Amino acid sequence: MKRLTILDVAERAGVSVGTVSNALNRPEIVAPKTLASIQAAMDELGFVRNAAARQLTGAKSPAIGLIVLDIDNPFFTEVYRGVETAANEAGYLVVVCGLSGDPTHERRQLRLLEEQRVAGILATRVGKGNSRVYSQMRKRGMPVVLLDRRSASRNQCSVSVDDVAGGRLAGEHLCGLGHDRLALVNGPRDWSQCADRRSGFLTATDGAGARLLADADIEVEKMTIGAGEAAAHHILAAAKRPTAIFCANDLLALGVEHALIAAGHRVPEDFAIVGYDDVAFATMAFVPLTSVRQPAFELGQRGAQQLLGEATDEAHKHEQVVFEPELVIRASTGAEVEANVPAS
Amino acid sequence: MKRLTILDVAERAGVSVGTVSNALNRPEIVAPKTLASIQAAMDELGFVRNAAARQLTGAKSPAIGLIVLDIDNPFFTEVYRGVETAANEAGYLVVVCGLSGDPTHERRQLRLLEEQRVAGILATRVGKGNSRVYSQMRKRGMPVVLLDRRSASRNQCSVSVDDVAGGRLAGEHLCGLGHDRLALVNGPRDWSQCADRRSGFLTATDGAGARLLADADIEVEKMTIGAGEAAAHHILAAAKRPTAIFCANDLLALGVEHALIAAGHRVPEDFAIVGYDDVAFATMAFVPLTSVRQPAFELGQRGAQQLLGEATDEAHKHEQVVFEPELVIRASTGAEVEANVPAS
DNA sequence: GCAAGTTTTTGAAACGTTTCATAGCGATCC
DNA sequence: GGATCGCTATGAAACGTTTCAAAAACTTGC
Repeated sequence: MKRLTILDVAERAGVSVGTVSNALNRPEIVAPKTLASIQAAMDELGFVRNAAARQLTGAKSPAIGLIVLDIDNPFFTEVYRGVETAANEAGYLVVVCGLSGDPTHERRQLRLLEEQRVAGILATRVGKGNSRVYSQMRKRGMPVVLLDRRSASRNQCSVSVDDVAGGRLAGEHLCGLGHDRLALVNGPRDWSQCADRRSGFLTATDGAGARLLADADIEVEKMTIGAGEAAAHHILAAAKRPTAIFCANDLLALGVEHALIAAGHRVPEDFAIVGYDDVAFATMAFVPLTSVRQPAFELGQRGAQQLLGEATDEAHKHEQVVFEPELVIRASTGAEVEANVPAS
Repeated sequence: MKRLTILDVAERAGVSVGTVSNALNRPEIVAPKTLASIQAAMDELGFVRNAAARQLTGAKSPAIGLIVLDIDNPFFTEVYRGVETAANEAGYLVVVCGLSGDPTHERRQLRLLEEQRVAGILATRVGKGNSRVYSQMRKRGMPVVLLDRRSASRNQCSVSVDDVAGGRLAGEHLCGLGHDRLALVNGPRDWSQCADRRSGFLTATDGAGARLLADADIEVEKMTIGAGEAAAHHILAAAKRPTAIFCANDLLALGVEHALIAAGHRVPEDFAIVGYDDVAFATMAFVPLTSVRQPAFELGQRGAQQLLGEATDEAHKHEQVVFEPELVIRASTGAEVEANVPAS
C-alpha cells in the first residue's frame, strides 16, 4: 500500500504542496475556494498527515509520558484520570508506563520516551538508582514533573500532598480516641511518601504520649491487599497487641481489616484502623474505612498542566504545589459516625 | 539548546554518519574499535536518537494505542496490565486513551494516534457512531484488534470472553439455589457485552422456569457503584421483590449490596447477589461477592500479542480468541462456602 | 609484493512535512 | 494606463535518520 502524502493531495487538488501545508496549518491565509478543494481531495483520498515528518521540521510531539508505580492501586487510576483530562484538553496523548519494579526496565521505557521526544514526563516514582537518569534527561531539555512527591530542588516542578500532615491527622485522630498502643503498617521507607507519613504519625502520637509498639512497626515491600493480610497476622502474633492500626494506604488497610475480621476480631472494638488515600472501595469495606484523603484527580490534573506549561510556555516558572490531605472518618475507627449508610 | 544529531556524534568520533547509523542498527558489521569510539562519543555527548526521523525512513512506531472505556473499573486496569506486559516484552510503549464518552473526543484521539502512525490500536469499545471511523482506519492499513468484544468479521482479530456463557453461569447458579424471582442490573444493552450477558442469563432462567421480574429488569447508563446503589433502591421500591440479583459487573454489584445492607436487608438471606468480573475488591466487600470471573490480564496480554503480530508479521492470520468465564462462589449467594475467610 | 578477497566505511538520496522568501495576480488609486 | 498594494500560491531548502551501491582499507595466499 503506497503511502499517501501531502503531495498526492496537492496533485489531486491541483495546487502545490506548500498550499496544502498552509491549508493544514494556517487555513485563514488560503483562499476559501482553494481550501475547499483541498479539503475535498483529502477526504476522497483519506489523507492523514504524518506526525513524524511534522516533528522533524520542528513541531513538538503531542504526547506526554506518565510513569506510574502501581496501577493496581485505584489511587493512581484516579491520578491518571486527572492527567488524561488535562492532557486531552490541551490536545495531548498520554503514554502510560507501568513500572514493574525493575529499574532496567524503567530505563528502557524512559529511553523510548526520550527518543520519541515526548513533550514531557510525569513521574510518580523513581526506580532505585535511576535518579541520575532523570537528571540527565532534564539536562538534555526534557521537562520532568514530579507527581505525588515534592521536588527537593527549586528548579523542578512538583505536585504533591503533604504526607507529614496526613500522618499527623491519622495519629491525632487515633490518640484523640484514647488509643495509646499503636501499630503502623507502612510501605518501603525509602519511598519518601512512606517516610513522611510515618514521621507525621509519630509526631502526633509522641505528642499525645502514645506508643508505637516495636513489634507492630511493620514495613512491607509491596503495598497490596495481600501484604496487609500478612501484616495483620504479624500483629496478632505479637507479644503485646496494639488497639489501633495506621496503614500507609487503603489496600493495606483493607487487607488488614479483612484478615482481622476473618480471625474473629472486631473492628473497631478490638482494633481501630485508619487507611490512606480514601479510594472508592474504602466505603464498601466490611467495616467502612476511616482514611486520609488525597485529591488524586487534582494531583494528576495539576501535574499535567504544569508539565505542559513547562513544555510550551517560554516564561514558565517552576513551582512546587502542595495539597493538604483531609481525614475522612468512618466506622473503622468507631468514631460517632454513620456505620454503613448509603452515600446518596 | 542545539539539537544533537547523529552528525555531531560522527564528527566527534571521526567517522561518517553512515557508520554511526550502522553502529546503532547493525553493530555487528562495524569494527569493534570504531564501535567503541562511537559509543564513547555518544555517551560524552548524551546523544539520544530521534524516533521521528527514524520513522520517516521506514521504521515502525514503537507504540500501540489502547482505547479504554472506564479505567475506574479495576477490571480494565487488569486488562491494561496485560497489554502493558506484552507490549513491553516486545519493546513497545502503550498510549492509553480513556474515553470520556464523547464520540467527538474519541475521534480526535484516534486521529492523533493515526497521525503518529502507531503500530496498531486495541479497542475495548467503540463510541456511538464511530464504527465507520474504525473501519476507514483499518482500510488505510492500521491494525485494530477488538478487546473484550468479539469481532463480527473473520477479517479482524479479537480477544473476548464468552459473555453468553457468563450470563448463563450466573443464571444457573441462582436457579440452582432455588431462586425463581430474579432481578437484573445491566449496563447499556447496545453494548454487546451487556446484551450477551443478559441473553445467557435469560436462557438459564427460562430453562429453570424462573422469572425475571419486569420491575427489576434494570438498565443503567454507567456501570458504577453509584448506579448500583440507585438500582437497589429501585428494586426495593418494586411491587414484587426478587430474591436474587444478577449485576453485569462488580461495581454495580458492590453498590447494590451496599445499599441493600444499609437499608437493613440481609445478603444473601433476603437477596442473593451475583456480580461480574471478579475484581480484587469483590472479596473485600461487606459480604464477599459471588462473581463471574474473566481472565482480564490474559485478555489484555493476548490482545496485544495479536495486535503486534498483525503489525509486524507478514504472514499474520486473523483470529477470534474467546476465553471461557468461570463462576467464583462466595457468601453473597449463600452457597455452602467460606463466609469471610482470608484468601491465603 | 601483488592479485584477489574480505571486511569496513562512505556519502548521497530518500522519507513527508514545514517554512519562507519570492512570484503571480487582481484590484485600487492617481 | 501604469504604479502600488494586498492577497494567494509557489517551490526549494531544511529537519535527522536509514539505506545501499560504491569506494577504501585491510587480509590472505603465493
